[in-house]
Amino acid sequence: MRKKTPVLPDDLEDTIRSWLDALPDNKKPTINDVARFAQVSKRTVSRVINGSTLVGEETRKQVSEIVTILGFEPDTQARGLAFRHSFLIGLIYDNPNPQYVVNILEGIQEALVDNEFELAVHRCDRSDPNFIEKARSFVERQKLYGVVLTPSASEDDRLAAMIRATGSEYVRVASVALDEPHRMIVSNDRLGGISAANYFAELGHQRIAYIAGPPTFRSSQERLDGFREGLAQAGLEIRPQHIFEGDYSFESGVGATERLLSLRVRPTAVFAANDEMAAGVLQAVRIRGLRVPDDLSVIGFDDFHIATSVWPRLTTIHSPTQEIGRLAATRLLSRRNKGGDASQDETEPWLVIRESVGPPPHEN
Amino acid sequence: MRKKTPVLPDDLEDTIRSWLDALPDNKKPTINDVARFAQVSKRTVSRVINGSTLVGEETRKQVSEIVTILGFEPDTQARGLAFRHSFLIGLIYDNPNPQYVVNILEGIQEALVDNEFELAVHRCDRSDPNFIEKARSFVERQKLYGVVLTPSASEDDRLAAMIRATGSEYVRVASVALDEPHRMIVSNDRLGGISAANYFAELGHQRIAYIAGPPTFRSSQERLDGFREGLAQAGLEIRPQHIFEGDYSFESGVGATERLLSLRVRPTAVFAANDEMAAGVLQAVRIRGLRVPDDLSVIGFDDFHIATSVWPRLTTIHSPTQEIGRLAATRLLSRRNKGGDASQDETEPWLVIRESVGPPPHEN
DNA sequence: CTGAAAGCGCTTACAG
DNA sequence: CTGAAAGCGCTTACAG
Repeated sequence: MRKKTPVLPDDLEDTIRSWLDALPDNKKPTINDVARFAQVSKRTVSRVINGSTLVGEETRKQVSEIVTILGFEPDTQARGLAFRHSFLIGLIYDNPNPQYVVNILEGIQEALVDNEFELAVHRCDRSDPNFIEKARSFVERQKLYGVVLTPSASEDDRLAAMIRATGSEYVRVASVALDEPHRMIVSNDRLGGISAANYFAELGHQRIAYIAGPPTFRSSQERLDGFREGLAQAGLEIRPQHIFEGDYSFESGVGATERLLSLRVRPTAVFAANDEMAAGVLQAVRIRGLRVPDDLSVIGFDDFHIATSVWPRLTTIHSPTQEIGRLAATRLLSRRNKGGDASQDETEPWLVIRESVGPPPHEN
Repeated sequence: MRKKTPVLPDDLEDTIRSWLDALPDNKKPTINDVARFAQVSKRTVSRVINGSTLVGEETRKQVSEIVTILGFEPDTQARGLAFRHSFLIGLIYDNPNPQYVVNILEGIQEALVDNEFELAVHRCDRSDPNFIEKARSFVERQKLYGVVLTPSASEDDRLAAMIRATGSEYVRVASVALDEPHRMIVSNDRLGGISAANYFAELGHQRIAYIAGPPTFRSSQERLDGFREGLAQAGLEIRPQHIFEGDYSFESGVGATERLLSLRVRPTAVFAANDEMAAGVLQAVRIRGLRVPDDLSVIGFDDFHIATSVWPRLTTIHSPTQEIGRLAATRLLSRRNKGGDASQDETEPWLVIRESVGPPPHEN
């Protein structure tokens, strides 16, 4: 057992503490104070702050102890100025679904715990002719270390190009690879479409409809493609007149379903590209005096809160949104240490069975 | 008509442009470049950037023109270092409702358009023993210019005290005044409770129930107090056994309603402290084989998206959440120019009549 | 109305 | 393994 030698003489600690007490409220200890008390140069203090390996073990201990006593926290602004970037991760979003946004927000914050980074947010509007300029101003003025882009903003190549030009890192969240692998978190929505198709097919459905999201969201197309692929595996296909246009809103789900129910030969099952629209399906069916799943089976996508607060509860495809946010931020930050590895993160959605799907009704 | 004298000689502009072209991609013009081309000191350039009045009209024009040609944008980090605060407004939140959070987010961003500020967010958890420390780290490391607090975090006096100690500005959003007037945006939820009571009373309801939110949210108490006050105006009162505990979640609305419906003498109307729980009421009533509003009338609170995506659509109290966010950020920023005026911003919720309320059923 | 100089609190080639 | 000095890009008492 080695004897632990006290790193600091007691009276030094006392000196520091009384110096601290005398410090005005609006002042905080700086790197210079640490250097002075530790009797090293600020260069060395900087080294231990930044975890440089080129510091003697004894020196590091000494400095660390002073840092602790002083409660020293390096000034983020000053570091940012010297490093030429801030300690901020940005989120640029335009998804109108609050739960999506909040899930992403929380996933990112999860990844930011215990490091010096914080999260700044910027909502953009792709229909605004100046949205790129506004986003650029967000990224550039705050000198963001990195930014995560979510759909549909993430699908805009000009946006991505603009960020690259600023020199900030970025990661795009999307349902398909749109960029270099290390810049992508892809949510394999196609797989979700396949699962939905398989489930309908297993139960014996033949006439099956799809309610699409807005064409500006790539996810809607991916979900449809997967759905078709799954149906094909069972020798089924979806007829053109059974594809309805929606825009991911509840109301558009209602509207599409009204058209669907007016068909002479009605589909027995419908896959809605998100839960909001699936909830709209439920409502439209009820208004028509019909029932889910007896008259029409429905599968949604997302598995957000709404899926369990409607009746019957939605069978749906669960997508791990918060996890996606966490992965995106983690990847951004990981580029600090290792140089960007080439792998691409991918998440897979899965089927959650609840009460909105049953076997097709008997033909009369 | 005065002849407009060109402020800059043509060849100067050419010189600047070719200098710009020669600038490496990772470099941007600084205040020094502006000063050099404008042939003034950087002190003067700083003055025009910050809108000081102590600058000659001609000088200002000259400098502004150079700024435009160069596309000069002052470095936020550097200004922050000199000003001792960043150009960031922080949001500290813990409200679990995504729509609430997103509405506040967007209200704040509305207020931040066309100024140099951006929004940073921090979710906190009051049940975490270190939540104050974590929030302090957020505020202090980023040297936030100001922070807005939303319920229930806003109701925590220790949190507010901590922020005051850091020297950052803050504004609290709450349903009642908890701090100096200039630090409050109060949403007068009590008024909403009164409106709900009046509406029930008008239609002739007598046995009326309340489903409360969590006791940690002051709003739940305010809504109940207002509700009681409104009932009293009509000579009515709410019986103790007709007050049900909820926690603002859909599930708790279901649970409370199950208890409510099991009563031998059932209330004919219920005021749920938010829309989520009101949607839960709807579901529980339906499961029981009863109907809204025929068997039970229900009023919610918030008027979030869910209010119109359930059936029947909810009669509810609309609270202008986004506006509240905008007011909070505007107030924070307004303290830059004028010294804090003493007034207190207050918003008033209002009744939105839809289909979930009817006259009480006839007694048998 | 305008400016030279110091300061905000860090990091970094370079030298040793 | 360690340091003196310059630099990041701004603002600000003070003087004139």
